[in-house]
Amino acid sequence: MSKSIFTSEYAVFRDSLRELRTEKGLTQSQLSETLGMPQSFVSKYEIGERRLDMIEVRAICQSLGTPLSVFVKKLETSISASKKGART
Amino acid sequence: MSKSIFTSEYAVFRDSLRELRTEKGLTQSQLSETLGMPQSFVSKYEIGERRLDMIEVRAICQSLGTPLSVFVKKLETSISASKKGART
DNA sequence: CGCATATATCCTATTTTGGGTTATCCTAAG
DNA sequence: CTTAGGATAACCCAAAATAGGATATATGCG
Repeated sequence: MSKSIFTSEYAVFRDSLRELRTEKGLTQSQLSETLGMPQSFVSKYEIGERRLDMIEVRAICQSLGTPLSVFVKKLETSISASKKGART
Repeated sequence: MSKSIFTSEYAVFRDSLRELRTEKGLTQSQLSETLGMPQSFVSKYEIGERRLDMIEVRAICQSLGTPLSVFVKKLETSISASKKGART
């Protein structure tokens, strides 16, 4: 188990979260408000400066109108795709 | 978004992870070894003394032979169930 | 009881986080 | 080009969380 947050998995994860937000047409500030957190919080986790646990991701997904299970499924697909693309 | 890890969601999450391990008949030490982490790591996250991010949970699920998406789906079901049961 | 196995707890140096504030970066308008 | 406004990133640092080896506790067995 990697201890670094600079692996492709983490990169894909962050991109997925940001994509979900922008798809909904929300700014970091707008999302942060529905979450009851400061804008810097959203910025930090999208950049990878702050880790999110499963329950937090679930809350974010809910704020963005997507069930956690749906998000995770897409995430798995994206991670697989990113691995396929990687040269060995 | 709650900042506490002492909500029913977190409790259900922890129980689910422990259940997944015991179902596979593994001890904390055995799992920790496949993860390349100390036994105290497994103990801590099962107790809630240590948070796990999505990618870490994914690695644990893989070590336990269960896709993350499957785990998450069960988790959602369990959380819903725990909410249904809660008195208002 | 004595030993073995599983899990929890200790300890503290190191790492991460919180969040208001400020800086940077775009984009569009004048 | 200059100014304005909005979105996002970076600052700062006290406070909180983590790492992991060592140790304690708990449980089961002969």
